[in-house]
Formats: sequence, structure tokens, C-alpha cells
Amino acid sequence: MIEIEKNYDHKKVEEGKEQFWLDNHYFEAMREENLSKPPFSMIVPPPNVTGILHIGHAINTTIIDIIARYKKLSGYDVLFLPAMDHAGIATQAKVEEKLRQEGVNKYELGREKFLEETYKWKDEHADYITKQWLALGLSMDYSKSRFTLDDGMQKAVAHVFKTLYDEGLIYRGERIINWDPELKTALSDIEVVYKEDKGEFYYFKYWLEDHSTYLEVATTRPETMFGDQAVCFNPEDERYKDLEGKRVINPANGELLPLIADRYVDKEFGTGVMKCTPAHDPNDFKIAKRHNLKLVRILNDDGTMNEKCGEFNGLDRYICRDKLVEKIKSEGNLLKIEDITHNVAHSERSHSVVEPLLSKQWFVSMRKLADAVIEIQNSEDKTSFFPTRFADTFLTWLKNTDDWCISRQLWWGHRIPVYTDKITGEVVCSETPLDPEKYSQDEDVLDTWFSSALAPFAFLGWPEKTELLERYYPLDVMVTAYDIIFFWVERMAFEGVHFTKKMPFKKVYIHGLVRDEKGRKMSKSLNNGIDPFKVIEEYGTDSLRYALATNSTPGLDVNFSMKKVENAHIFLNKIWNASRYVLNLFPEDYVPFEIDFSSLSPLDSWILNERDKLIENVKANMEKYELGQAANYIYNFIYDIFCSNYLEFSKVTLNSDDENRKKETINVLYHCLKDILTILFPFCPFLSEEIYSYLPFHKKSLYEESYPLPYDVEYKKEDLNFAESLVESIKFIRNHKSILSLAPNYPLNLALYTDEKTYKEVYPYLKRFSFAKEITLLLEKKGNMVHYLSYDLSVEDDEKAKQAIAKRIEFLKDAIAHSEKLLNNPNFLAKAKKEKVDYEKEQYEKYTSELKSYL
RNA sequence: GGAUGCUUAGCUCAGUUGGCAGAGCAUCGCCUUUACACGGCGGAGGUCAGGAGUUCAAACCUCUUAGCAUCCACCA
Repeated sequence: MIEIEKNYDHKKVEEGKEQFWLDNHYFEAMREENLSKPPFSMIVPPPNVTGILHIGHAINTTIIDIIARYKKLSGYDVLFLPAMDHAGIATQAKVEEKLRQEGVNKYELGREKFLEETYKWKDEHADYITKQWLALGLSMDYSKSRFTLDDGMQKAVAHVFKTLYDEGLIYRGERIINWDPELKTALSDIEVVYKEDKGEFYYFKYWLEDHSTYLEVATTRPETMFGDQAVCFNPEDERYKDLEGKRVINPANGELLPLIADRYVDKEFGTGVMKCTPAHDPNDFKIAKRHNLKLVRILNDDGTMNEKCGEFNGLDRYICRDKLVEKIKSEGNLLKIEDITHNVAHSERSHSVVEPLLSKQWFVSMRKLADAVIEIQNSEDKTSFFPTRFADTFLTWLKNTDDWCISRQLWWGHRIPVYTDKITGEVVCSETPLDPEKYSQDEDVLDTWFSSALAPFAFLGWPEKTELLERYYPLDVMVTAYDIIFFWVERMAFEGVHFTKKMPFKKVYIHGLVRDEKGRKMSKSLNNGIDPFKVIEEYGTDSLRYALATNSTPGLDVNFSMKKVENAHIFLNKIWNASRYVLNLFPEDYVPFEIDFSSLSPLDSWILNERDKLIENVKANMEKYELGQAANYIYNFIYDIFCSNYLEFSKVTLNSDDENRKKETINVLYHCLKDILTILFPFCPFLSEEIYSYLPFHKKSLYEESYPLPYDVEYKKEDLNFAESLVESIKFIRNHKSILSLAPNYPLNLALYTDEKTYKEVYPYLKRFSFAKEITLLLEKKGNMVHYLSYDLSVEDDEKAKQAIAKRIEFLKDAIAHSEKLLNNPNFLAKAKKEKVDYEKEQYEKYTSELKSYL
């Protein structure tokens, strides 16, 4: 008798297991003993060292871990590589905030000291994140952990920059970029988020030079008027055609602006006249290029007005806006102010309003790089996406993307490896640092995604030719959420293709985001975030993992709630108890043996057949990353087939005196339980490992087992029918009692019309599960029989019992009508698949003959 | 403006090549049956968002309308 606690206690079960696996090196890739196995590789999308892991990270890493463990059991040498991201802007913003609260100014602190502070911050968070990973039970190869700013990455980044620079694919240029005035740095296009904001649309009078008349010009950003270089209209616009070449007075500063015609202007929009501010708007910039206009910047880096703005010099942009409008109004040149709702660009990190402005920055020239990926995606070597629709999302971006602004005016990050000779002024790009006495290095750092884009190969040692790279590149599958397809997946793709000539991953699996139970995004302001640690504390890692995996459909968001975790816990408790029952059945001298399929009892055939179907279904779905679907099959098998039916049936067998059959059943239970645990292991590793350790003749760990395969046998059809009819007839009797309002344990009389052999076989089961008082074997068929595949059954001749039969008749009539309709349709007979027609005929025969016997 | 996803039981969602609609929770009966009351058994509950089409057959394929959500672009 094994002493196992009555209830599943996740804390006791999970304690020490992760360490146990670590101690036995199960998570490590490329170990001597595994070198003959095929490799399988994945990396974790590196979390930012900015903060701690939330439930969104949990779903991502859980999915990867399930795949990793599944592949491991399926005979692969799995690499699951952990890494963290320095997250330039995000981390620097946090550290600056922290320093501000401590009353420290970063400029006074200086670059070196600031970076020291940031490294401290990074170390603290990295430690905590690692703890969270371990708590989530992740089987990452921690010995190979990487950081996007580590030495290897420094080399890789410098090499990539230098190469692209030499190829002319990285250039420095003056263009309109997105400027974050709070963090005082440039941003790439995708670091900008558009939000609907309420704003004002100001209409001003722009008088003609000769004061003969004025034009109505509208703007949402009056403060930029100091940078206006022209007023434009469409050349086709009859209203203004004659004005071309004349000049108007800028009401902000009295300067004269030329009137120019440009096709960009929409005749239908507003008044059809538009002011042109080349240094503060990308479209105006293009117009300026066409018309040779000057580029005048009117904002300082911190969002205040500069010296071009006269009396407004030094004022914040919004204060300036109000004061300027006030001034123009007082001069009689304000026509009206309309309230409008428009899309305003905000910084993804600081949330401040982004100013488009002219600035000298570094860019990656995208066309050639993107086209190379598009070409591969149109070939046989393409990377496949799950779900497939994301392949289009991926391609569309590549087709439309603009050059990538990669320089950031930050300190935390990879510094741009470009140097200027202090004497000659010569500009040099160098992979290795140059003498600071002779050269001054570019002050800026690179966009964080510039380094994380190299992850699939640089984390494996590139540009060195390492064994790791050789063996595991390209990655087998990239698992990530749809919100970073553009940030990360795209960039890994074109860097990978450019530097390794192949896509960096064979497959991409895209999952959704975790939302709260009402489908709202988890956010600090709503305070609806869920801390995975809390969930683990209350319900355990396995429940969390199971809840995340089961409730998700590929590519769709998951509405997460504690209730779902609680349900998972209840299910695990069920498994715990079922195992507890099975584990106590094994006699002292039990030794597992091979199943002899030639002499199986019908019920044992049935459960093994169900087991085989389970394995096929789970494997098929795992290969498609349909984890939720796979988990459903597991759930149904364990709950309905194994627990509710087979375990119950086994009690009858084990109470009989057929010693051979008892032995066989115990052995079948052993194999089923072991297989269940192995199949469950990827999803709920702690619980399955714990129960496994109680199993007789277990190995050191489930990790040393291999994934079960379906048995290559034909089960006897009549055995399977027998089991199915047993399940059905028990259900019938229970149902019958329910209709008659009889207690479930009310002793009924049953009559069976069948052969003696079946009677003998069925009797003990019916007796037990239907609380039959008496079960008679009928040699001659009488009325009121309910028909099952192997035999006919009737309950005692009660007046009310007819209700149950009536219900059955109802069902039969329906089913027959359905079949008749199909079979009477000549088109159906002619065009439907043969199997379907045969099946329908069979059904019809079966049901009509049953119905006849009731009438 | 362009694109995508979603709409199925009271709620949260599955539904794998088209073949008589499923689960969990909630609800309603009944049951302390020797693994499990974190349990067992049974019931009730659906015009698969609306419309049209293809097909012998549509929750599923095509078109269309509506609502919700998200992404991309962005007109001053």
C-alpha cells in the first residue's frame, strides 16, 4: 500500500522538481549522449530587463516549453535558449525615473556612472526574471543564457553594422523622423502609437502681400507656423490658380510666403489651401524637396520653441500654441476654431506627443533587404506561419516598409561604431574600438531591435562558426505573439537572410495576447494585471500552464481568469486521485509485462484502442501547434474514458476471481497510466513527474521515457462494440431511472436477450453500475427491449418504463426520418461519397429493425 | 482609407478534409456507490449575428450587410 495524500497539493508536488531536472542536465542541449538525435531548436523572445514577467510572458514561454518537452520525449536533442533584452528606451526611461526620484540628474551623473546604475538595475531584474522562469517550470538551457548587450552580441552587432555600412545599406541622413521630446531621442516608425485625441482646428487669415484679400488656411499645430515656408494649393484648383507666384503674409511672424501649386494638396479637404512646414512634417518635407524650399526647424530637443520663434523662444510648444493663437486673434487674423478628433502620434514608451522633425540620424536602407526576404517567401524555402494568415501580415509589411531609423539619442545600448578623426575629420566605421585619443565615437546608440534582430544566429555564436550555430541554425520554430511581428520577426528575417542566406526559422507560430476575463487589455491603469507568481502560489505552475494552454486557440487572444486556473486544478486533482487508485492496485511482486493482444478482454481492447486514438490525435495536433486541441483530447480521454468508464469497469474485473484477467487488467492499467503521464508531461510536468515516481519500475525521470506510439494492432471489432454497448446500456438504465424519478441506486429488474457468452460477460458490469436486483437471460425476445450492438436490454415491466422506451422510439423515428430523407434523394445516392451512402444505409437498417421490434 | 479577426447554450469558448451542434462554468433534479464532495449520475438549455449563393448536404466554402476588436496608413 503506497501512502499518497488524498488531495493534490501543488506545493508539495512542485517543490524541488525544477532543481532535480537541472541537476540531471535534462534541459541542456548538445550533450554527448544526445548527439545522435536530430536537433530541434527554439529561443525565447527575450523579455525586457525593464520589469518582471507578466502573464503574457507566461503564455509564450509555456507554449515553447510544452513544445520543447514534447520534442524531447519524441526523441530530439532540444535546444531551448534563454535570453534577455536590454530594452534601450524602456530601461533607460525607468532608470532615469528612478534617478529623478532620488534627485539625481543624469547629465550631472555622466554617461559612465549612468550606465553603471543601469547595469545594477539590469542585474536585479535579470535575477528576478530567472527566478520566474524557474518557477514557471521552463526547461531552458540556462547554461547558454544570453543577453542582447553581452560581449558576443557586441561583436555581432559591430560586425553587422560595419558590413551594412560598407555595403551602403546603412547611411546617415537628414530626414523627418519621429522625435520624443520627453526622452529626447529619435524613434522608429513602429515605436509611435496613434491615439484619437480631441484637438482644435484653427483657421487663420493669410493676407496677400498687397492686402487685397486673404486666404483661409487651417492647422492643428499653429506653433509650427514659425517654420512655414510656403502656402500650397492643388494646381487643378480653379479657385487659386491665378495666385501662383504671389506671396502671402504669415500671421505668426509677418514673413512673406510664396504661393505654390503641388499635387499633394487635396482640393476637397478644408479650404483647399495648406501651409507647408518642411522641417516638421514628412509630407511638407517632400513638397519642399520638389520646390526647393528652405528647411527651418523651430523646436528644441525638449519640445520648447527655439530662437526662430521670436518672443516665444524657450516656451513649451503647447504654451506657445495658446499664446500665438491669442496674439493672432488680437490682430484680427483668427477666423474660427473648430473642435476635432484626430489621430495624434504618441511615443510608445514615454506616451508624450511625438514631434515629426528634421534630424540627422542613421538609417538602414530597407528595400534591398526586404526584397530578399520576399523572394525567399515566394520560393520553396519559405518559412511557414501558424496560423497561415500571418504570412500575409508579414509580407505586406516587407512590401511597404520605409527605411529604418536606427540611431537613438540614449546611453543604454549598443553604441554606434562610427568614429571621427579628431584632426582630419575623417569618418571611419570600425568593428573594434578606435583610440579615443585620436577618434571621437558617435554619441548615439542603436535601436534595441537592431541587436535582437540578430538573436537566432548571434545567440548561437555567430559571427564565429560555432558548433551550436552549425547544429541548431536555423531555428525550428519561433513562438511569439502577434504584437511583435513587425518589431522583431520581420527584422530577424531580413537580417537572417542577408547574413546567413536563409530564413532564421523554419516555422513561426503566432499566439494571441492574454486579456482579463472581460477581454480588456491588462494594464496598470485598470489594475487588472495578473501576476503569474500569485497564480502559482495559489494553484501551482501546472494548473497555470494547463489553463494557459487549453484555453488558447492559435493566433487569438485569451481571456484569462483565475476561474480557469481553478478548473485546471480540479482536473489535476482528478488525475491525482485516479493515479492514487491505480497505484494501489499493483501487488508486491508486480512486474510490468508486454501486452498480449491475442488474449485481451473486450474492455481492455477498448481502452487500448482509445489510447491509440488519443496518441494519434494528440500528435497530429502538436505538430500543428494546436495545443488547446491536443489538451482537449487528453482531457476527454482521462476524464471520460479512463476515469469515468475504464477505472469503474476495472473494479468489476478486479473483484472477480478470474486471476488471469485480473493480471491483464492491472498490467493494462499500468501501461495506460504511464502513457497518460508521459503525454501529460509537456503540459503539467510537475504533477506527472511526481506520480511517475510512484510507479513501479520507473526510471529516474519521465524525461528518460519516450513518447508513446499507437500499438500496431487490429482490435477485434466485436470487442469494441461490446464495450460501447456496455457504456450505452448503463447510460440507458441511469437515464431511465432519472425519468422515473428513481434513486440512482434503486434496484431494478433487467432482462437481457443475448447469447449466454455475452450474458456472462455483461452481467457483472450491469449488476454493478445499474444496481440491478436481478438480471435475467432471455432466450426468446420479448417486447420493450432497447437494442444495443451486442445485445438487447429491457427494464422491469413498469407502466412508467414505457416512457423510457417512448423516448427511444422518438429518437429512432427522428434518426430514420433523417436517413430516409437522404436515401430517397436520388442526387444524394448519385453524388455523395460511397462511404457516406453505405453508412446511411446501415444506420437506416439498424434503426428500422429496432423500431419494428417496439411496435 | 486599407487589411485581418471575431459573432455558436445564461457566461467563457471549442468545433481538425462540408455529413443529425460540443466542453467547462452556471443552473435544475438525484446520490456520502470502498480513487476523487476539488466527487458521482442524470436533465434542461442553440434559427451557429442577418441575408443571398454554391452543394445531394453548410456553423464550416463564396458574396453581402451589421456589430465588436485589432493592425497598417494618415489630410494639413
